[in-house]
Amino acid sequence: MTTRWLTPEEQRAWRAYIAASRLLEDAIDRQLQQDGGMPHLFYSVLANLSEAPDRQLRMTDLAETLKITRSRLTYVVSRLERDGLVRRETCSWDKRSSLAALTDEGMALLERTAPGHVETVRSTLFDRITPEQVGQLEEICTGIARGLQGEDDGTRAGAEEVPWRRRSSPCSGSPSD
Amino acid sequence: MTTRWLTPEEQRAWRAYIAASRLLEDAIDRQLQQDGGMPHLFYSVLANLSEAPDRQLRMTDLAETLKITRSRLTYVVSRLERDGLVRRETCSWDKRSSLAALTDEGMALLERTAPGHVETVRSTLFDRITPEQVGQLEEICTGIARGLQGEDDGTRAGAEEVPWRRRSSPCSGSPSD
DNA sequence: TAAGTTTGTTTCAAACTTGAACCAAGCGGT
DNA sequence: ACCGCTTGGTTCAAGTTTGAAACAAACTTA
Repeated sequence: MTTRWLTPEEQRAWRAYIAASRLLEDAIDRQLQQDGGMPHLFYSVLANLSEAPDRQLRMTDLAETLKITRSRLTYVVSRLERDGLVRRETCSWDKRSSLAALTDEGMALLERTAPGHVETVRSTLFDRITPEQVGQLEEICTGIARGLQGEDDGTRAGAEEVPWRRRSSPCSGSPSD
Repeated sequence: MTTRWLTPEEQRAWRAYIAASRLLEDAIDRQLQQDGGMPHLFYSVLANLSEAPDRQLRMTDLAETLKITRSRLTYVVSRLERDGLVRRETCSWDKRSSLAALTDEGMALLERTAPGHVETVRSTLFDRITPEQVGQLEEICTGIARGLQGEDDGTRAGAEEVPWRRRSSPCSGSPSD
């Protein structure tokens, strides 16, 4: 088939998206690196752990929700562990798995860092778009994500998982990745 | 001020955005790496050069439009140069600058790679959203980008630049970053 | 015109990411 | 129990990114 090139509108949207995502990640990373001494992804790991039951998650599950490779997560967790923010624990019911658990120190850093991070997300993103656009953004993104995740397996079995009871976020206003 | 945490809607939008952008970049990168042997950013450099007057641009200008650091661009261009896809040229009217110029080989690779890339952008993004959402996405992203670029200087002088005449894209249906 | 400053780019080391290869523990037959 | 397959994680080397420092060519101004 003769390539269906992007229309001018699509082209503009695509380029605007690339630019925005690059600038946004840079801004978030810069702030987090400055005030928390860590890149965005590291913060996300802490944030996700803080909301998990017992503040711990299996490596694979964490990688899955963060949309990153297990290999990448291994690195990040090792790094966080080295700094005492996370602890690895063995999984009792599946000897293959290992759990990443948020330490008190990690939780403390997260709580100390969250306000500045959220403020940045606000000033760079939400202050710039209307409430209506917030909804549009969510719809667009969930649509894209739905189409992309697990496209390798097709049988999207719908998260069944372990029936863990969800706790309320320990960070009154959750740290938001 | 007591942190204004994200509302549930904002939270959902933010997380959906993070997920989507991560998945999208991964998909794009994977395809480009497979079929073109290079990551997305490298492709973008070639694409941008292909549309520039004489298929060449100053490093700084290129970095600016790509929203990346000069240092990062230096690396990318060195890499592309090593593979004969780009050539560095000295700038006649400003001895400090150096120009990155697309070689014929680079242009050929771009033309060979563009269809697959565009197809991927289409199937991962545009096939998943409505025409209306394309417009919404563009508006949202340009808004974010506008707020973010050059926030360091405040005096956004509005691109004055050299009055170069723009050529029409050499790739009939442009390669779209 | 000689400082002193700004602008354009590169360099370098440290940090991060990728993907393929590897190991170990579960699982499903036989 | 044994074999082969899948799943959960890590390792390792090669590739990429970051940020600070170094240079060099303009520009400014006394």
